Amino acid sequence: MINKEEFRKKIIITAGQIFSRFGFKKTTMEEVAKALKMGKSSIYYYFNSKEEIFDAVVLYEANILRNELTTAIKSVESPIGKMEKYVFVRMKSFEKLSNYYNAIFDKNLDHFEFIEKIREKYDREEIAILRLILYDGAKKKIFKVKNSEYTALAIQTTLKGLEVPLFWQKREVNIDQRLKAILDVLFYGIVLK
Amino acid sequence: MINKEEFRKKIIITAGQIFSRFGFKKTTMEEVAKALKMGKSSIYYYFNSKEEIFDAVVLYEANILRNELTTAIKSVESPIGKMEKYVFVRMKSFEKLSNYYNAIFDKNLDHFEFIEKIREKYDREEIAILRLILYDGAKKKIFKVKNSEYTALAIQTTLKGLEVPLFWQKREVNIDQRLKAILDVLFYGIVLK
DNA sequence: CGAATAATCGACCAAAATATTCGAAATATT
DNA sequence: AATATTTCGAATATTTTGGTCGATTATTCG
Repeated sequence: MINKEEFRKKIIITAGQIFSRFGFKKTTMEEVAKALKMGKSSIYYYFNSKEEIFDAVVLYEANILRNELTTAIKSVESPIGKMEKYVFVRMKSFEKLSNYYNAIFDKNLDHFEFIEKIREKYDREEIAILRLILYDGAKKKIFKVKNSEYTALAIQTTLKGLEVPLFWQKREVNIDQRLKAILDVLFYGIVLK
Repeated sequence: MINKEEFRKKIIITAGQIFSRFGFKKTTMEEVAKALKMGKSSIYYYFNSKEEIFDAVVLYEANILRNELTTAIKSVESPIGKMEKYVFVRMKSFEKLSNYYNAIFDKNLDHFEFIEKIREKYDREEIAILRLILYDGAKKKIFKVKNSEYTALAIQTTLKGLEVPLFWQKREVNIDQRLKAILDVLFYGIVLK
């Protein structure tokens, strides 16, 4: 391998794949090591603990999500399209992210600790993006928004609230469809005329 | 609940869902119990061990597979169609079955012990079905088969051999496509004219 | 070369997780 | 109300697993 930092990244990616499949608790260092074709103890040369790897993975994935989001909203022109894309990509990615924590059956605690971990860093960013979409939409007379800041915050709160019932409840239900329905409601209340 | 046997079935189904997601080792009795909304120790009133549940699940799923297979080949007329359907359904189901064992990263042992467990019971049956398809195809002058018994055995051996590279290796590759390709080769060598 | 440095590893351990047992408490059945 | 069935929490026995450590092997560099 080239250098230490490069190899850390490799660990992050490999561990990320396993985390996303089995969650934090069910993923063992042994597995990660085997997937990397190296001894378990060698990993500790790059990271101090399992949790440290997990944190790095979350950070890494969150950055990817950020990119996906920004390119997603650039890919469409209309404010409605932008908002739709944004919500979809966000929710889809969050679904994946949420998998990292195997709280699916363990409906007691921790969920929020985990969510907050990702969120802390990106809450402000998310509001900024939403605000931009809203502001742009209002300027183009497509949205009716009095105060883009507050509306952005409101939408973000809604999206946050949606995460729990959307991913931590019945997983069989078609999420796409449900999101679409929710978006319809949102627009019906937001779109001009 | 109605009776003991009924409840055993409920346990089998619920446990099966969790096994299929996380494999034998990663599935805990605690999880199964929680999913059943009952105390962990209560499960031992119905089954003597985790492994006993697993065995029951495998048996149960194998029976479902058997049904799927027989109805699948009934749903088409042509021998080629039958054979195609059969191979697809078989491989698809096996993919699911294979998930029960989380040997995906643990590439050392046990795989075959597990596979054999299902197989023992259904090897003969599989050959019988394949033989019927082949025999019928030969009679209709679609297949060229000298000895349906041996050809059936050969195909079965091939399918067995396929399982390992198909599911225990790169999981990203499109299995449908690969199967299709393999079937093409099979037919090209088997179909008359 | 050879010594310093970086990286890997297997054996080991303590702590945590987990399967299983057991007796007692509920609950249903007679 | 006596008996049989079912559930459960706490306790136990066993396994798993995150993490450590010293030794060993590769790599760098003078």
